[in-house]
Amino acid sequence: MYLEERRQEILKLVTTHGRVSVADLSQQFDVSEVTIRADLQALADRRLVVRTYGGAIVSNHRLYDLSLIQRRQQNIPEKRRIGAAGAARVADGEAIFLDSSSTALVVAQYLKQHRDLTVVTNSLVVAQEMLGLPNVAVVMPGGTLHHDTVSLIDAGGLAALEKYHIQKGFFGAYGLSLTAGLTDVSAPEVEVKRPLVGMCYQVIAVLDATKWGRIGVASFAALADVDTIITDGRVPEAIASQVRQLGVDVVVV
Amino acid sequence: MYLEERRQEILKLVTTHGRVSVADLSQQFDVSEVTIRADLQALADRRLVVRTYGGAIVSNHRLYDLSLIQRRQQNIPEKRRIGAAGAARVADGEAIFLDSSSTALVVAQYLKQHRDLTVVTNSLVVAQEMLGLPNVAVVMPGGTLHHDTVSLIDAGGLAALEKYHIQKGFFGAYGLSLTAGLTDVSAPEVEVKRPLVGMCYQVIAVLDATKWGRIGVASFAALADVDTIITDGRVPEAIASQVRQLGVDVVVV
DNA sequence: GTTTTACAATGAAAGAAATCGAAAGCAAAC
DNA sequence: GTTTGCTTTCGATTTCTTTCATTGTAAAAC
Repeated sequence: MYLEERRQEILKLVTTHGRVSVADLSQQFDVSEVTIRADLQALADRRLVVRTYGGAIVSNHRLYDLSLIQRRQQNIPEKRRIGAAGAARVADGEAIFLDSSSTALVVAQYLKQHRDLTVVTNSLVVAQEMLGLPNVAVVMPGGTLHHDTVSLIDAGGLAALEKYHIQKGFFGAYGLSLTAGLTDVSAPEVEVKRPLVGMCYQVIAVLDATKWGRIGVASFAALADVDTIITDGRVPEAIASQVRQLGVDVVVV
Repeated sequence: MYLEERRQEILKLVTTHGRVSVADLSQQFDVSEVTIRADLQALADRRLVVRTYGGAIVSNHRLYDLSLIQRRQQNIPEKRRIGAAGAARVADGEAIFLDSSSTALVVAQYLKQHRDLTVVTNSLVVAQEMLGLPNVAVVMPGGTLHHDTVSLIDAGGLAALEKYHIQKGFFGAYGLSLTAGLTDVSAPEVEVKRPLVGMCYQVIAVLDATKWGRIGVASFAALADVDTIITDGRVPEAIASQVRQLGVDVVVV
């Protein structure tokens, strides 16, 4: 019996039986426990099973993934202040856009008190965050799921959003610079953001101070397109005033 | 029982029962209270429960996907068999559609070993389930988020799916009857499913035996449109053969 | 409002089982 | 004959769990 065959068999046992033990498998396949452990490790690396101490169980559980996605965005205090300030600028009844950045997600988390909102987003995490709220309509463009950002890209469906009057759009970014404007590291993500910048009456960039001066791989908005930048106090006043001279409202929280 | 299993069980108890006590859990799982405290601490660290003096209560953080998790637990053995049988009919490289039913979600869970799939779905839960899999492309139509089913409806974005050749579509339903065909209880959900039935080369209905003979508020497919029905053994043979005479392949697992 | 009192939580230590790392064995392929 | 990939052996280490003594806590009794 070849290694791959054995691993397929083990996988089948785990999914049918729900759980397996290293000792049992070792006996059953007549190999050492060390070998079984390597097999389970390999299967666990591919997320096909969940390794436990002494065996493995089926990897049905979304609990881990879910908490991971949310934990990925460390709610550092700066981000929370930026998010709160962003949400404070949203009025009841408005339609807004939130992108798939972690900062926009924080804005979403501060929208719980609002009423009759329409939230346009390409982020599955934002959409899920709005799930509990009864008076919030969530609109998503169609597209292909981008695994890294858990968002829809490549969207032919953007045209369907034309009918909405989106008052404010909240955009995170990888970097902000005088010459390149707002930039991101994911090219397809930019393809979604760029047209949306044009569709929002007000473009609000939400980014912490570490993003200033950085340039990503592709631009999705020039600073002239940006109405407001919400950022935290660690941004150098010199650069901030330069940006202000371009007509951008720089809000420091 | 492994540590991870015990913690998953505890989490399930907390979410279903609302509250748990260290003493009860200690008895129930036959481990010391110190161990239970460590479990609750671990779950609380992940924000999955809220620790209290003497026990733990549900975390409102996770309230929204509770309904889904619970719906998924019903009919588990039957649904698992149906899901496995459905997934077995999918070949590597195919494009398939999965709707927002809990049975289609089970199909999704059994697709982990497939390669190079394209999964079209309007269900956020299905999309999220496919997140970990590197060689699966997930395509979603645009639309408005329906809170009950956690899916996108009202989709003007369906036209964008025309370019895909969807080999097989897996549809759950509220009911199946000779006269009304496949029916659902949510009218807007039906608006999405009906055109998709036309877009799939093969229509596969996945429903457990309790659905037979029931009629929902709106039809999305006549039995003539259905190629295959995967169901479980509790369906009366008399009705099954009637359906078979309409040219539908009724698979009992 | 203070004091009991019963229970809960914590820390340290210890034992059993499982895991890991490194070196070595063993077979098939070149 | 050497290389390559898989497997095993064998200490050393880690993980999980329990026990027990100590500290902390909530609420009833005064």
